[in-house]
Amino acid sequence: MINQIVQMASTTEENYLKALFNLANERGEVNISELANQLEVSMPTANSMVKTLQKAGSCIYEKYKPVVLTPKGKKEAALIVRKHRLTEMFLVTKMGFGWEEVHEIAEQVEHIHASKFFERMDEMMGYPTVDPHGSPIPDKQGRIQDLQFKSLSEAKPGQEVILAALSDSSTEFLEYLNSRKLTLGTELKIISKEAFDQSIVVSFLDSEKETLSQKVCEKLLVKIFESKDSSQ
Amino acid sequence: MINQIVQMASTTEENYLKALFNLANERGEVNISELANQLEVSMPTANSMVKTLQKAGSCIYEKYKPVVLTPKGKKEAALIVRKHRLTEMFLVTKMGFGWEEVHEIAEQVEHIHASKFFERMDEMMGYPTVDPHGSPIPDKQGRIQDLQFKSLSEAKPGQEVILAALSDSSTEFLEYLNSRKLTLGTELKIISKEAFDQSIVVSFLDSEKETLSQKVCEKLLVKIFESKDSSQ
DNA sequence: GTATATTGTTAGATTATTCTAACAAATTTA
DNA sequence: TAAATTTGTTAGAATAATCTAACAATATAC
Ligand SMILES: [Mn+2]
Ligand SMILES: [Mn+2]
Ligand SMILES: [Mn+2]
Ligand SMILES: [Mn+2]
Repeated sequence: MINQIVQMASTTEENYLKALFNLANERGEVNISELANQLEVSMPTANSMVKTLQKAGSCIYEKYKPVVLTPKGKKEAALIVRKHRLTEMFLVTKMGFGWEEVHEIAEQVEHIHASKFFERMDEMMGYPTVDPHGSPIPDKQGRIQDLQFKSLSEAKPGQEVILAALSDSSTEFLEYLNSRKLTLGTELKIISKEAFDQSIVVSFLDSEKETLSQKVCEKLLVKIFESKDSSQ
Repeated sequence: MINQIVQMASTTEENYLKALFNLANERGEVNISELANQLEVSMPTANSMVKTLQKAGSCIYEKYKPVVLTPKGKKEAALIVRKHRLTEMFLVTKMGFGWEEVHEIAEQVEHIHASKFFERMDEMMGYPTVDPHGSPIPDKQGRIQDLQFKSLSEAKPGQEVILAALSDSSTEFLEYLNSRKLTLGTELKIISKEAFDQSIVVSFLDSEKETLSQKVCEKLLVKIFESKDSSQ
């Protein structure tokens, strides 16, 4: 057969591919229950879709084994993530949305099939490399760079860091950060760390001073750019 | 039953609603074969979807009779058209697309459920009332104004007109207009009209002179803004 | 190491959207 | 008006995406 047309992935399939991609990056192996949980479908539904994706050559799956994306599936997923993150960045930088408002919209816009639309966004923004939450934007070939930030919970008193990304971009967490005026790029100086509960006192924006719980610190990814005292 | 949730129209249903709305505006009555033809589906498919839309309260349908949108269906359709036309205008005025490139993208973007996204577009553009092809943009209540332009084929020699809208926005026609540098807002002076084939010679942009076939003239909607000689 | 809990699978059903085939109604042509 | 054409309907089937119920395999806890 010469004229076999390769069917485009449906919106549903695209969401599964993206979920597999994101879960694999966050947790390593992806099993059916995690996938079902992430997409809020039943396990039989996830099971059945994984078989469909395997038939399409996007993943490998053996009964009772974790699901693994093929290079093809990984690229498909990365290109959807690219559209998602370009959209989020466009909404924030060109349309005035807050970083807590853009995920839901991008969840829909990422399924638009119009490469010129996203190329134009990219061009208008000057080819950004990260989204509004600090996550890297895959390139047109689906390659994604590993930014290797440290969690703020690993920082030591005396160190100065820059808030570079988040490991949680939920609306609730973003709204918490808004209420503290914590934005990406903020310089934080670690004043002290409480041994009992691992909470950290930081100063930032010249005068402000805040106590951040361990829960929060874990979700803040930072670049450690200067160390005045790393003895403790 | 107090807690009956009213299901949102699917993308498919939205496309049917829009087709019914557009066909009704262009041709008056809408029958199943026109609808099927417009959406490139079989007649049984269109027939079945019309029954579905009736169950949802969006249209009225009796066997062998034309399909009629209810006020509810008309509003639903108009709000999708609003999203479509706002998107087209945004793509042209804010993202640098040509008027011949935007329809296909808008056909997808119109199905995004995020009112703030479209409100923001609207605001950024200063609340435009027409799309890049001169078609009116329905307001937030789904009301649409009737602009009542005349076709250029009705204009008489000596008259001066402004190109205000198109009754055909196909890529092919738009590319034809591009090749002639005919854009909305262009002032045209009707030099003469050939009785044999109804073609019209116009002058515009100071020096240019063009012969436009009847076929083209019919698709050009104009505002007649001055009449130096309407005797013929 | 058995019992319990969790995870995964299969089977079978449902809803949405589409098709083709066959037939019926309505309209147009002759 | 009768024949031919077009338009519309019904029936029946297919595919995609989902579910619940029942059972099976794997992992965890005691
Ligand atoms: Mn996101
Ligand atoms: Mn999505
Ligand atoms: Mn359009
Ligand atoms: Mn559409």
